[in-house]
Amino acid sequence: MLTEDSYTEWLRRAETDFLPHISLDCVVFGFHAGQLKILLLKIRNTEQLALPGGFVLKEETLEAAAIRTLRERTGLENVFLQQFHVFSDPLRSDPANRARHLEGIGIDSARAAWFAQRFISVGFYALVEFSEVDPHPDMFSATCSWFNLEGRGTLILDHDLILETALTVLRSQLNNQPVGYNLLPRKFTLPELQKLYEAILGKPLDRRNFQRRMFAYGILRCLDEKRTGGAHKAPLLYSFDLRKYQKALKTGLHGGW
Amino acid sequence: MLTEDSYTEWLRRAETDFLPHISLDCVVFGFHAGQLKILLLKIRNTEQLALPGGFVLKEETLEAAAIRTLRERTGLENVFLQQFHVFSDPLRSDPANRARHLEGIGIDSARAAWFAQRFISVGFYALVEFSEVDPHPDMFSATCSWFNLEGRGTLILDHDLILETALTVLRSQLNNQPVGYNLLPRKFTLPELQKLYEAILGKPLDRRNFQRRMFAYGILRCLDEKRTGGAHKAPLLYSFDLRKYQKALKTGLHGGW
DNA sequence: CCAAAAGTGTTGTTTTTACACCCATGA
DNA sequence: TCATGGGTGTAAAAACAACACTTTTGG
Repeated sequence: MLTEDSYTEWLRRAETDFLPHISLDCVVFGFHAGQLKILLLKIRNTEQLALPGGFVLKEETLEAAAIRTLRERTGLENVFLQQFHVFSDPLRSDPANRARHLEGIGIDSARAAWFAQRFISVGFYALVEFSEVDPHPDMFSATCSWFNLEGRGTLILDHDLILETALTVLRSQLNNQPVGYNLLPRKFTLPELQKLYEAILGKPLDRRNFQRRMFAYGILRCLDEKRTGGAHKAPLLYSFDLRKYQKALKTGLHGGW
Repeated sequence: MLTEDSYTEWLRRAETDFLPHISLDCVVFGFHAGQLKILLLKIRNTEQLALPGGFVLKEETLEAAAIRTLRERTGLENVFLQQFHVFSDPLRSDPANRARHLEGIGIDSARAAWFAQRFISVGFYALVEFSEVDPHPDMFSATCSWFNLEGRGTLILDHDLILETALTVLRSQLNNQPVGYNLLPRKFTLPELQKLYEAILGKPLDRRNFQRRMFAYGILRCLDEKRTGGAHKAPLLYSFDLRKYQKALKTGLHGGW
């Protein structure tokens, strides 16, 4: 629960525990109901949206810091994540905005030394399985929840830029990272996998060509099961053959989308 | 010229001018005589090799810091560079090694506070035209010079890792960055361009297929000139049509190598 | 039985690969 | 004139793009 004391305690510890000037922001991608989703925080006492972020302990790698941050935000222990860019514009949070944000969440300038710093932020993207996430807001947020990528509204600071950059990178790495494996549940249907690709690429794909290609990669294992319950023909369930997926990614899945 | 005073002065200013804990390292690629080259520093009073690196001023972007650093090391004003990874292992310079390095260059521990910090280093790769570089060592180095990528010897700290990572990234971005444009002089022959590609990829390419593909991209302008002086048939000179090159890169040059 | 989505093959086109001979130049 | 590297075309194979009908399911 949020109290004056917990702020003060956190701020006191921040200065002793964290490296100054360095932060990280996480673009957490999920996939649900045919839509790409991202996990966003709503800042207390404002309607402003922000990416989940954090700071780096004095003897911790950036990756460990990101994993720690995402464990707090999602409850997940093993998150797939990749750093993708460092955002270092000294004006990425300009002093005027910064003051507004701090006041909005009830931090007066006397206690705000930690947040008054310039931060160079390392952007990470994470791929998580939507249904396994248990969103928890951080100390400065009222809520932590999923938003559709489209129509999500505007984010604070340069977080829109960070998000756009993450999406561009995700697209470009579709053939080099186990994107499907990390965003889908263990069992999934081919149409679901295709919708995931379409959501990431932002364009429709041909069903038959898509399936042929996926089969050609040899990374799918067809299960002896169908997804019933839809009002239509029951699609077959598949899972990834992780061994072969990893192996195929070493050279990169061939072909453009 | 290096003096005790200049060390002391530099170290004093470092603490006031630079952000703590953040550094950058540059992998500067050049191309000459059919070989990929990298620019390395030889540390004073040792035979150890290091990547050119630097620190970030308090109101400067990382990119500006890298450009500033490379201006000092190469004399170039406009360097093509890209950040590619952040190296944040707390043990990337372990305290034992660190002490040795500092002693090697004549810094006693009392003055070494700046270098005794943990640094998180942002890796940049730069593509420069070999013949335009005028290498200048930094304060801690005896020499700054070109080395062949192969047989270069071992670098300090995690600089071998940084270099290998840069090379991997460079390979992966061959179709998305104006690599040829930045590594070759304005006029070049097709066999030179091909050797560049072969050097980056580390494998031979078919001459005819290479040329067909380059022409198909439509990024080359054939000049009305030949390179004479070789003991053989004089090859035609080309230059890049930068407009079309940039345009072609927007979607990425298609096809794998 | 109907609506909606799933499954499946073929064909034409483009891209990629493999490969060999003649030409120009300086020594 | 010879050795060396530069320039050029074709054919076979592979990858890709476009496209339509039948099947299954729940309502």
